[in-house]
Amino acid sequence: MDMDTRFDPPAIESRWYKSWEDAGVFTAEADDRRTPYTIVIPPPNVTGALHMGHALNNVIQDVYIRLARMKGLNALWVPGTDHAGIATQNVVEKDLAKEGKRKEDLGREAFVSRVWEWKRKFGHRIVDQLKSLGCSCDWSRERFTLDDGLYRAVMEVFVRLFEKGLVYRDEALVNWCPRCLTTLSNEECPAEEEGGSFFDLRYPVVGEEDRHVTVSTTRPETMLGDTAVAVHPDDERYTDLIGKTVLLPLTNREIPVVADAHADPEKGSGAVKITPAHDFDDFLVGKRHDLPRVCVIGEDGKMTDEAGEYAGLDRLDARKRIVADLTGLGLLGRVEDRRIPLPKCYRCNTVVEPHLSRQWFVKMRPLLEPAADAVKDGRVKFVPARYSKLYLEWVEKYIDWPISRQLWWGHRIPVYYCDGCEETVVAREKPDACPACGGGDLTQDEDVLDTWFSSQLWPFSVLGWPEETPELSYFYPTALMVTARDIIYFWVARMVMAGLEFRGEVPFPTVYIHGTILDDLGRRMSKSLNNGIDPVEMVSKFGADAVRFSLMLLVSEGQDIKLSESRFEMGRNFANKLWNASRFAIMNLISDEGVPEDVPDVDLAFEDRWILSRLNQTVKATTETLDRYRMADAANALYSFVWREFCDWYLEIVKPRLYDREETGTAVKSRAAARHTLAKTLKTALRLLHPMIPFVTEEIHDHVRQALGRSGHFVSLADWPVADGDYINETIDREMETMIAITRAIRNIRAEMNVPEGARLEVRVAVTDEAGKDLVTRHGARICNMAKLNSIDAGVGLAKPPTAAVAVVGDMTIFVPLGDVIDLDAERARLGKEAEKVEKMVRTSERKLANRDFLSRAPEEVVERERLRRDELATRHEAIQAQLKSLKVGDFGG
RNA sequence: GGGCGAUUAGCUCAGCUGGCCAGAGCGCCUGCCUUACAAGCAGGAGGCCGCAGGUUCGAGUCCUGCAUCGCCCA
Repeated sequence: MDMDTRFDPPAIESRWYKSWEDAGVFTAEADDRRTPYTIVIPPPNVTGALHMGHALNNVIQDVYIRLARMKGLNALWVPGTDHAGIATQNVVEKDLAKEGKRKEDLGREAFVSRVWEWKRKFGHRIVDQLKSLGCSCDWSRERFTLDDGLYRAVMEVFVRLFEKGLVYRDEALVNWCPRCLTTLSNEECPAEEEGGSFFDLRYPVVGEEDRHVTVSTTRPETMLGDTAVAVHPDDERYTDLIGKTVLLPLTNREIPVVADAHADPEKGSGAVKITPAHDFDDFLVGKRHDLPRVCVIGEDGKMTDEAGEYAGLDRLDARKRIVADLTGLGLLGRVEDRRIPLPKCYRCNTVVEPHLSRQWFVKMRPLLEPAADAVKDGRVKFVPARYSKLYLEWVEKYIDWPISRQLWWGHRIPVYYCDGCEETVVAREKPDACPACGGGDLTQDEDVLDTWFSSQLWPFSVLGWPEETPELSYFYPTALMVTARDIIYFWVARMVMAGLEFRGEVPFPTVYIHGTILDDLGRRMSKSLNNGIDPVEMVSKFGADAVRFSLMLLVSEGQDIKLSESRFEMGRNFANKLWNASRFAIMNLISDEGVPEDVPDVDLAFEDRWILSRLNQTVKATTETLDRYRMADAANALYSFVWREFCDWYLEIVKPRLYDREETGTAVKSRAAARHTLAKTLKTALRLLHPMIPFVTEEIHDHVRQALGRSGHFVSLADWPVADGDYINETIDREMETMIAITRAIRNIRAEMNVPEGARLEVRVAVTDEAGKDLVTRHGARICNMAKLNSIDAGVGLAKPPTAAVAVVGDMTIFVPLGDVIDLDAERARLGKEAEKVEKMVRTSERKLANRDFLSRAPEEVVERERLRRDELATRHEAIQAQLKSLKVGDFGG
């Protein structure tokens, strides 16, 4: 036995991870005789570094995959990473910038191979970090969204959707990041509120001296691109203006006043400027009225030639100039400070511009309708359930998805334009010649696809689709998707959609949404605040098990988690406690007498039966709570079983039996039963804990195995325990509770009355019947051991010995003789406080029972329970009162 | 503006279909280096369950309103 008094995680973690991998514990093969259980990892970005959100996300997955493995299911966890178009391209562009180069200097092909090179060198960091957490992924099946197989899947999907008419190209407004120079979907540019201004601009009405129309905007620079002013058709203030024109200031353009319901008479002046090329609503108004689209802000965020004298200015500089110039002309009205929601690029935080361009779109309605149904009819369930509402809220908007991205890193759109005849060819592979004119000059579309276009296929593309591989038919659909709520739109909805469209089956029946990890002040962890807690650092400081178990103690039903470093002490302390309890157990299991696999029930001592009863209840509770995705409940049940029951009571009670050296038949049997129970409880607890804390349980399991001189498997491959109802015994549980209560009462007196540590007391208990006497007698030795007594005697109506402190437990009155050391005032205060507390409870209970309505309307069992409670409390109260009285009369000295 | 969530011990949080004395971890106080563990052991203090109504025999739990904080959507 070589176990340190402190559990030292680094010493064992990498060793066990390697053993598991070498033994193929994590790999799974299609096998029709077994039931599959599949999880696909939400692929982290290749450029990413593990943060706490990842840690939580992946630990949850690992708990479920390890649980499934132990339950005997064919468990497969497919790992992998996402090529993360913009993010990865940005990283490599930054590298290039250090060499003073731009990607254009290299050209597309060289740049892309440079990104691949970067990926080969650094793209595995996050994967290695997952290993340090103990994640049991099947690394032989690791995938990357840009690898060959997945590339084929993406091409296949694009072509199929195109052929179905669900992919189309159109000139439209898209969100445009002027820094990344690419299109973004709505989801990729969430709005952040910022301080800004709301400007009133006055446009002179043509042909009417001194008449102006006032319009309002937060982006005055867009006025240069206005092509109309709209008023509501029913707005009488402006009826006469409809059809007339206003002069657009700072330009020489006259623009019409049009009637459109988009103008809200309630808001501002009721008239709105219309800028079809720079505003989503205005784009639609422009379409209705066939207005020209004047583009005044370019791709780079600078004003275009259309902006006249403002051309070349950055959009924000132009704004300042325009405001100043309008002021000079007396055409600027009120300026109001206001909070303005600004959409920002989720990759670089630059303010995104609506930008007019030709883009590829996916027509979403036909695809999303089945995806909505799947959630409505319960084929896909969210945990917590409320998230299905959030999902449907987005899905049922049916907004078409702009999928082209103006990047070089990604799946290049499989569309080819014939230079000869302008034919557009959509094909899985580049055609040799134009099918229309036979010409050989085909140019592929420059753009790549949104990264999410490939991630939506992840649950089946990683299994080999579009090939009908054995893996695909066996492991799909997956069993569980674990993710964060901000990814519900981006990804979950699209996976459901793609799964239904291309596999005819939902990709998973359950989506577990966990909360967000926040700092101790409740703020999101971010680089700019520098308030992040690095999971890798925590693992090296506290151990992977500590990090995992702490997280499991903290995850409650989708609530956000406020985290600070000190939280990991919970897990560390628990792992250490388990370690030391096991150390103790193992020391005592090593014996020439051996540890019997089984012992006759009659040989089991009371405490053996009790811990086995509690053990089996814990098996049940752990299994049930995990099955309901209540990890914190499971972690708590295990924590209190191991620490509060097994360590605090069982181990302490069983010590004398283990230490006993007697050779009589009973002593030998008793030791055997103790060792048996100890080993069985420990081994079962290790299994229950293994999915949450794999390393320390594997290490201890190994020591146990050696101590027992048995060969065997990993605990990772052990069977998940099944509760044996025969061991669950509520009578024993209750009796143990009484025994504990008596012990605690005595300990309490010892502490409160300052009884010296070494003093061995002789306790007497007045009981009301033979059953009580019997109970105290049977547990006498245990109580003496646990409360450090010389003896404990019980008798019906036993009189109080002189100079004794008193405690009342149920209907028993416990006398702890203290001799001269007794402090009468302290004893009076102690009992008085107790009496007061009990009296209050008696009164509450009596008030209830005095209520006729309660008696007639509450269920009989509730009333009965209340009566019992009242009687118990009353007895206790009387007993305490009696003792208190005797103290006051002063007959204490006896 | 709409939706969702939160508000329980000094802190962080459990408390599920209303009914045993409202719990845990940390922190705090007292005493212990007791041969598994001081990352520990034993004992203890600490709660108008955000506020106001309502339903009910009975509300931390259900309903309504309000307040504060957070997230999402527009």
